[in-house]
Amino acid sequence: MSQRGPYAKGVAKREEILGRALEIVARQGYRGASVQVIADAVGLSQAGLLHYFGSKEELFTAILRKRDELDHLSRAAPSDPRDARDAFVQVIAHNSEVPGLVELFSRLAVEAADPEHPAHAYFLERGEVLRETIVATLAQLRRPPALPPETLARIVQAAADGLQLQWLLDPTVDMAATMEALLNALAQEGHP
Amino acid sequence: MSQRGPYAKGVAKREEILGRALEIVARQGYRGASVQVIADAVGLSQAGLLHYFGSKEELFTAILRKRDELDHLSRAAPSDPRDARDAFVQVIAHNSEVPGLVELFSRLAVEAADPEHPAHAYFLERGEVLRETIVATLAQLRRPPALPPETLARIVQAAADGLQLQWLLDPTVDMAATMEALLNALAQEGHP
DNA sequence: GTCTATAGAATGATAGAC
DNA sequence: GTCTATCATTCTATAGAC
Repeated sequence: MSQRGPYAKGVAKREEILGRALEIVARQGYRGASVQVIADAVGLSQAGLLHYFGSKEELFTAILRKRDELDHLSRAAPSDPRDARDAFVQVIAHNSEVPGLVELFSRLAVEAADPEHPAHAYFLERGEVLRETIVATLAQLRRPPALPPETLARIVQAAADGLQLQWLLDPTVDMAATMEALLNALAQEGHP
Repeated sequence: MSQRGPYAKGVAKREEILGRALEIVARQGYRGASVQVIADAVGLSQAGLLHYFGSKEELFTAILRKRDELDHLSRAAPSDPRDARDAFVQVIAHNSEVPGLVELFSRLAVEAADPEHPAHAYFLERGEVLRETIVATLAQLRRPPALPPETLARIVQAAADGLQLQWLLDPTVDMAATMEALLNALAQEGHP
């Protein structure tokens, strides 16, 4: 399980730090999440923490990548369309438990508009993978689509991101239920 | 046209400032839009500008309100559903011309999650009005809805906000065309 | 690898003169 | 109402010792 070669220990420690940082951000929120705060939480000095990540922006980008990994978002989606839908909805439902991560994600999504931002590539890649998964899932439904699959995928992604903004503003919004309703409607599309 | 009573001049000047600030933010972007930068652009000192708005957060909230006003978003939507749809799509199309405002909107949407933030009420109200308009428009279609109108309205709003994030990240994304496709699909819902 | 200390900068807000 | 000047924070990044 342990990695070989140079940096093996460094990599392991880095992962350990990320795991803890993830929990902190999830609970305490990104609000004013300075490098100092994260450093305290993981038991390092500010400089000690930056030693592993180089900059604040890279640190928070790494946190988002780690989150995707833990959410199994890097795995292939289930082959059955209903299972894929359920998995997607469950990830969204779980997001309700980690407001700080939703806030971090949404905030970086805006800041990463700058091509120079370390998270720029992350968001581009993540969006592409997500939409490809959605397109593949829709293809398995073999239903006459009212819209091009790529367009539908973009809309589903947009709905997921937009629901997060609504939920951050008003936590009574049920992101998962709303998304499930949308996906069910899409699956029945053209079959009233 | 001119207002009477106390503050009349102050209000007018405030509006004038907002109009210019709006143009600046629209073009130059919100990136690093400090109070100082806006102040320079409108021909005031930093302190002079804050005299009218009290704080940075209130200034930027006022800019968003002014934008809605200029976009006629405070007006009632056209009674014909197709006209309402077209008006909505046109606002979105226009947004492509003002990236800085889209960035400002998206950024404040996250920060306003905090109930103490001056823009919190703005986003709550704006969302409610928008969704009510969508619900009212959908009702005029008199079609059997696959989803509760409130849910659909939430999804349309979410899609609009989410598409902005995608577009900020990748300006080749066509927000207006995607939204139009969604709205057309909704209008045909249950009528393949 | 980790810490202490500090540089260095940016910015929002306020006091007070005019 | 507007400006100048200044305060007061906050935070990232780096240098250098251990």
